[in-house]
Amino acid sequence: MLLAYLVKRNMSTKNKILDAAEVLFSDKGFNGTSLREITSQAEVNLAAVNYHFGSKKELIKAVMSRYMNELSPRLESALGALCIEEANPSLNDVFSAFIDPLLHLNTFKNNGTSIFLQLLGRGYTDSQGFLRWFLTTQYPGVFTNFTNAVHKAYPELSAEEMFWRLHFTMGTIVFTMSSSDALIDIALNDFQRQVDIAGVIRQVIPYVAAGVAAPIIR
Amino acid sequence: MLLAYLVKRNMSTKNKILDAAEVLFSDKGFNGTSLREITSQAEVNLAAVNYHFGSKKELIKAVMSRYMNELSPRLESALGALCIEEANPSLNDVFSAFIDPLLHLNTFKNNGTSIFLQLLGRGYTDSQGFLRWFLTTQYPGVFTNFTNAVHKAYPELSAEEMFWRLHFTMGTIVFTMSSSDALIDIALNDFQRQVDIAGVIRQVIPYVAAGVAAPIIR
DNA sequence: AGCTATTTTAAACGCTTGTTTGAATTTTTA
DNA sequence: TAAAAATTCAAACAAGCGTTTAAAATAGCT
Repeated sequence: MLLAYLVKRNMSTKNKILDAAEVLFSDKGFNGTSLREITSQAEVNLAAVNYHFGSKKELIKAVMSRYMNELSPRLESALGALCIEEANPSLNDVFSAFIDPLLHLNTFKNNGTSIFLQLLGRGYTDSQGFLRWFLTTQYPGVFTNFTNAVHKAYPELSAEEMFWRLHFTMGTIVFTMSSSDALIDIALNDFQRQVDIAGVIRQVIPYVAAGVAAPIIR
Repeated sequence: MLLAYLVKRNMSTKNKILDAAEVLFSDKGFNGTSLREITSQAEVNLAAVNYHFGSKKELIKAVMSRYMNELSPRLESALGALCIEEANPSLNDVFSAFIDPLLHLNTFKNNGTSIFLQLLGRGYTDSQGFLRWFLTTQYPGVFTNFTNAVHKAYPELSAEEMFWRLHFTMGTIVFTMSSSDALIDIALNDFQRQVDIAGVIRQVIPYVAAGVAAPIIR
């Protein structure tokens, strides 16, 4: 009873902070965004961040958790379903399993897909990898389901080679998304092509699928 | 005469700063490294950076230029030679043309290849893309030679698709290298495999070549 | 040697950062 | 409605930042 009220009461200010923070973080990085920018954008008092979240680091975790809690069950079940339904899933199938869960973030929040993927990119380069630790320890199910699916699609790939190629893939996605705004601009100016984040995802999937599927050279 | 002396005299302190800066920058990013860290690591006075380089931003440019001036002529000639010698270069050939110029940075400086690629990665995510602008405007020859070589290897690829795939490739490389230390650690612990930066490069080339060579879906 | 130009140095500048404080205010409980 | 709890607020904190200054030290030139 008390707890429910607590949560309800805090929601407004807390969410105003989270909403402002995620946009600024995705745009300028975690180190590059100050609490003063966040709180003035959110139209709340500066001290509210430390009151509600304890510290800037905890705020970062909270921003990521809000997305991961929405994404990870959908992603786990999509990858799990793929392994059950398809006897021989292709790598394109595996990577395509990411599309719906990722795009669902757009209904959960405006521009949610783009913001989340950009945050992911920031987290890998900013703040010396503490976010990578946070994600892999807090959401291990996503990673095991994913590697299982890839193994089923390409059994010849050794664990070591898979390790490398999945990290290359992570890099492709994360980097692409962290600079996706710039890329979308260029595509519009140089090729008169209007692309959104879903378009970028559709472009990148054949690329990473082919990369992971590359023949093994010994 | 005077100028020669000027250059000689300044070399020691200037290079001490550059040497310390590039390591710290590659490790903790440009925003994440303070001038005080750099100057105390270099064992020079704090004011020396502003005296010799003018500002932190100019120091970043100088750090990158030192590598680009070493790399870009070798890279341009390697890619140029490939287009002349080979009638039908493969994408593997094109990307392999990067290996020697990149590894040459190791003879030019200890760990030079790794440091440079990590700096490149930092430059793309830190500092809101000013380094991307700097590189593409200051060293345009590298980019045109590269796209020419890719076009020769895969003529069916439209300019727009090439644009996307080359940016994916840039992302793969840059991200991989900016987290290469962590990856090399994991490879050692999980697979008892000793990998160096050359090993990572050899791993990533089949991946990006296959990615760029992926069939076009319409 | 003496004069000039260059470099080094310690100290301070103004500014921004994340965080803390304690009082004022609002909301919840009884 | 009155007491209690939770939240907001303005103000200040100490620490770190890039940069500037002006004097001290060093080096180059005639």
